[in-house]
Amino acid sequence: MSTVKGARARARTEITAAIKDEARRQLAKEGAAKLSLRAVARELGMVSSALYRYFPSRDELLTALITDAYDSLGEAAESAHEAVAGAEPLVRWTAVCEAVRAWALAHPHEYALIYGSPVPGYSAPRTTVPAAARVGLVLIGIVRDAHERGELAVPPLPPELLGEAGRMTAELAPGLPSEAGAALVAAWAQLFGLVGFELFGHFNRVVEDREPFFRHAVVRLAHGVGLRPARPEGPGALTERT
Amino acid sequence: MSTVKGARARARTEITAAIKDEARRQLAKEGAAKLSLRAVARELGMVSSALYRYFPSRDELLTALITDAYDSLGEAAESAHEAVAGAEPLVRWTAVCEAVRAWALAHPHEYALIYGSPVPGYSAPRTTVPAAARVGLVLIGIVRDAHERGELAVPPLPPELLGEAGRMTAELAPGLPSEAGAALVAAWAQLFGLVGFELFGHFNRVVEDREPFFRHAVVRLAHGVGLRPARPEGPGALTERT
DNA sequence: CTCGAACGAGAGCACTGCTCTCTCTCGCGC
DNA sequence: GCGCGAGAGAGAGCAGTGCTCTCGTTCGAG
Repeated sequence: MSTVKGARARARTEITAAIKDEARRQLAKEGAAKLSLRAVARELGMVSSALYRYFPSRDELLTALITDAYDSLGEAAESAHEAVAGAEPLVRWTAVCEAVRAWALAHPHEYALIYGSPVPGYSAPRTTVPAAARVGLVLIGIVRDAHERGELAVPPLPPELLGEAGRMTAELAPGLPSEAGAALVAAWAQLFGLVGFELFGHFNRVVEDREPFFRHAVVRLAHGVGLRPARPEGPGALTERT
Repeated sequence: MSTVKGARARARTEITAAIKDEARRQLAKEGAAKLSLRAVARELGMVSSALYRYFPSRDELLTALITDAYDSLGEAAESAHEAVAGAEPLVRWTAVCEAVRAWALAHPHEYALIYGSPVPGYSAPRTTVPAAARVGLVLIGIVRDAHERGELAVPPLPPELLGEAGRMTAELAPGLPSEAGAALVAAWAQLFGLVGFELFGHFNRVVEDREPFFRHAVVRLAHGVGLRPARPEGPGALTERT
């Protein structure tokens, strides 16, 4: 139903897309702080006021870019996951995590937009939620699959966390052992801590050889949510007991 | 030598401090994006150009605030550590981590300034390094102490990470087992991942009861660097085998 | 005591987001 | 087939920004 529409509506969506494209280009080049509506309009050969027919404010444009960025990252994670669909859970977990890192390194300013400091007044609107959830859903899917194979061994939780963990699991990952929700959310936040620290320069002069460092950290995160290698594959590589 | 100085120099440092104070006030109220040199000057009863006698640019002012924020956070961590100086390493570890979280929740915009997206062109100047290192040094100290007590059990590393881990340990925490450096850096990044996610709203509608969640996650981080409870103190609270 | 350095004021430049008004044109409903 | 209104773009303008430059004044080190 959205394919057939008047020429006017078609032009509108086309121009909207062109504006977002140019904005994304500026975002990638200079960062969110220097994204200027006037510059976008200038580049598109229109006057700045005309742009307000498409986006009611600069923040609104940024919000659109945020949603797109979440989707782009989510898609990267999902396709990385599909590329190793047959492998054991631990391998898929690291593949997805490395896809997240790779996307972040390739799109630093977009990553900063979604996982850095919140730009506008506060907290992005509800529309971004589904896009933002995609990476998390992939990780949950991996853990669920491991659970169904009977390979999941989630570490125990202290008693004061059991209630909250059960609630989180019921809401995010129903069917999994009740400790899994809390473990997953923690791993999720820690994953982005690792990526963010590398991207924002906190690893400068600290971590040099980042690829193996990240890879190992991510395996440890997997252990934290209960994923274990089905059988050791490398001599010692994935066999730490913790 | 810095105590006795001319009235002019005294006035200069006083005014510099007043500018930073007012800037910090605006930063806390509106965030870094809306920090305006003109508004600071206005509030101080001076004209904007006069402010350039003290800070050559807005970015320079922000850099000063960044250093101060690192110092403030570092001091919070250090004094939290001193407050539990006698306790066993695991307790001290969680105390410091919780101090970091508390500071972040109390100073969200300053936290965003130092651990959110880098604001200016890129990567803060060298002057911020010592201030930025303070939290890390406290954590390293705790681990070192555990090591000297013979209570440290750092999990093994995959072979391809041994070289880099040794280098990191030698540079950051000489004397510790060579795996410790990598484990510490990973825990450090993950700690700030947890704090940042909570602060930037990624836990909204996901984690409700955040205090015990954070506490447990931080205990897990401690396990990751090799800290174990000397003897179980609560019934099961800190006794997960990981 | 003097002269230069430090200081503050003010005007001004180029830029920003955003609003308002004006005109024109396109295409939908009749 | 046509008229008219909604949608689109242009332009001027407002309030604000960072930053520069010039110009008196004033303070204090030599």
